[in-house]
Amino acid sequence: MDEKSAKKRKILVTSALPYANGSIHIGHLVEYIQTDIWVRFQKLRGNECRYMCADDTHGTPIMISANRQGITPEELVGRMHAEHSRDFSDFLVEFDNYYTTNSEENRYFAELIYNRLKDRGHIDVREIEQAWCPHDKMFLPDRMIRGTCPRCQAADQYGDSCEVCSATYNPTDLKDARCSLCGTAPLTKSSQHYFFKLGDFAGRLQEWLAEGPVQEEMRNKLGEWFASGLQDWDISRDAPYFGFRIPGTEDKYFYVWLDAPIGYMASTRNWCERNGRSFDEFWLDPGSEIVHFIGKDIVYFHTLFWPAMLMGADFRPPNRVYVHGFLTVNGQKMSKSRGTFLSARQYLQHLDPEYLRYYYACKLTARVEDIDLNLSDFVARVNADLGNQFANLGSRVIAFLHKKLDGRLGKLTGDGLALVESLEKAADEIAELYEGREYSRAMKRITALAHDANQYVANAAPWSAVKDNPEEARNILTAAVNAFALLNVFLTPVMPRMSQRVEKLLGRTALSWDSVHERLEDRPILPFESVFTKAADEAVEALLQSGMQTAAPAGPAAPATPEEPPVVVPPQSEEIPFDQFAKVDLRVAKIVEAKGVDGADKLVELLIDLGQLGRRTIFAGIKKTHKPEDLVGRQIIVVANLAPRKMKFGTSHGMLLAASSEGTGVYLAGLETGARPGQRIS
RNA sequence: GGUGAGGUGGCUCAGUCGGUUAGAGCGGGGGUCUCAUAAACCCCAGGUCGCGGGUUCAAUUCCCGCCCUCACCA
Repeated sequence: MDEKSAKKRKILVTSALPYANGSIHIGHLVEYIQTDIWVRFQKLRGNECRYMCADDTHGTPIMISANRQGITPEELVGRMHAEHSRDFSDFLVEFDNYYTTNSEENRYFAELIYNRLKDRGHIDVREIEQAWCPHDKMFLPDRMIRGTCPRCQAADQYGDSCEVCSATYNPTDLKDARCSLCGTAPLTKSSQHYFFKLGDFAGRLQEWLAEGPVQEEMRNKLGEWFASGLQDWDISRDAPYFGFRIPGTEDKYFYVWLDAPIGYMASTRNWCERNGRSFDEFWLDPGSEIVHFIGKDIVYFHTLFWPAMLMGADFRPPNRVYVHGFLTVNGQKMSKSRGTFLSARQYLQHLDPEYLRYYYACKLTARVEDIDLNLSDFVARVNADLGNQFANLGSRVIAFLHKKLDGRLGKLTGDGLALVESLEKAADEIAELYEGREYSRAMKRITALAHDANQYVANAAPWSAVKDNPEEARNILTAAVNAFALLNVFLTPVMPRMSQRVEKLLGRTALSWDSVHERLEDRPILPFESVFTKAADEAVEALLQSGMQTAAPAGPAAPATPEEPPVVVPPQSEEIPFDQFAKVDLRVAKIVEAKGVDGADKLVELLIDLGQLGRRTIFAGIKKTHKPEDLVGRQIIVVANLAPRKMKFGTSHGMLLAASSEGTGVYLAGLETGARPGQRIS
């Protein structure tokens, strides 16, 4: 029946290597779950598919983070490796190998590739000037320099771009730049750097891209880059640096992004050695496929640098680079203050990993689109589809079969046979959807089929038939059980654990996609046991609560979170006598009305109640962080005796108190409950 | 700022290569049934398809402008 699929494909699959400086969070999981589903699907189909990944372990942030914790970088990456491995495995992400870039295999390939590129003249050496911190005795990456934006004068911006006006510039352009570690003003120092001449590969890259390794949407993006010309890539960093020393140098190291993707090869090599397999059959043999799954933030590296490096070093470029979007939670970027910046571990403490696998599957398409995790939709969707439609189908028919008909299946006939045939027929279509990463459509199709099965049971009404024709009832239930079994095969890549439970009930073990051709007739099946427990709203609530707690200042031992650079705060202001402070009349106020000011990005107009002082209007620059409707009813602290200030949109009679600094949110100052509007604060 | 993607009923999303009453799931309302994880099945709910122009016999679907959201800018 499936002549053409008789030939097994050999596929090497990777997900991007997570950086060993932070925990896996639910945003990361989009990629690993997307990839894992695809890999499981390929394996189910009988293809040889190997899923390789590793921790990305090098670079300045790792070095600094280890320093701060008083341990060596090796210790740090060792710990993270253990943590990441556990997180992935608990989410049922099943790598064939989860390795590390801080390995001899990786050093070997990094040097091999570099040497080949160098021998062929693709490496250039030039002097460049860079910021250097005399206190920390090191060159500072752009992100570790802060200062005033040369374009808009915003204070405390990164060395490469301004978050206020989005200008991009060189760190040397920053005004009053300083080291974000120690605050010292950096010097400019020159140093030799090694460059990969990406432009040498422009032609070959274009040819490669013409073969269609990336999604349609990425085409324009790449076209843009080609149009503006491919620039040399700085692949070296000066000591001190945690990474691999560049062969032939004393104090130059490979930039972390050079050896990170090489980690795909290192992981493969390590796996091959442990399993008696040949590395070349995956990385050289044109009969095999190399497929990378990545996020849209690292497209440049994977569609230009990486294939060019491979081409230049006699390896073949990847066959496919599948790009996905980012995760939002409740429609917004994950946020610590909203409690939606959730780690994999936090999630696992409250909810089943398969819920998230299913929900992501419901949202994922082949396109480069952000997907939204809407927590209330999440519970509804998971419970309705998996619990009410699928698991309950098994429960109702198998329980019935045991209660009235000795748990024995009969034959497929009539409408029941037609139902089963329609599911069998859908198998190819669903397989294509998985293959094409259209999981969302696949899930929709599967749910529709589950509905068909339930509808069939309702119409056939075995509970009526059983009264005067038990064999007819048995046949009806047989069709329903077969439908249940088929649906279970379809769901296996997404729900591997649940799927196993179902297979056990059905008395099957070695599941494959071809199981869709197995019909279950004239045989006993085991009594029903629950295969799926519904998600509880309370668990989601508790998860969000735990997210909120993470947002609050953690204990003293907590290391700074890597994604969030330390907040830079201004130094303490000059001392003032008490009477000067006493002049500031701080009051409790209650927000009565709040509306965004049209025409202003940041302003919200507030009508506040100051008790006996009456009501007045103030403007506050908090629109970006606070929805007006969420503000109404809140108690805030305002400076009541501030001179009124005329603004374009009206006059502000006071000012509210809030904490903020560049790059963070805005946090309104509040009071313990019980305070009354108008009360003075001193 | 540049580029790209998106803005469809309460929520999450389909869809329209321009054309009779714009769809699904969840939620909501009503009904049926009783095998089942208070499940299932049936029916209903009427959303200016972001805003303003334009092209056209006809636009939510094409073009232009604007607004908003998100991402990327090595």
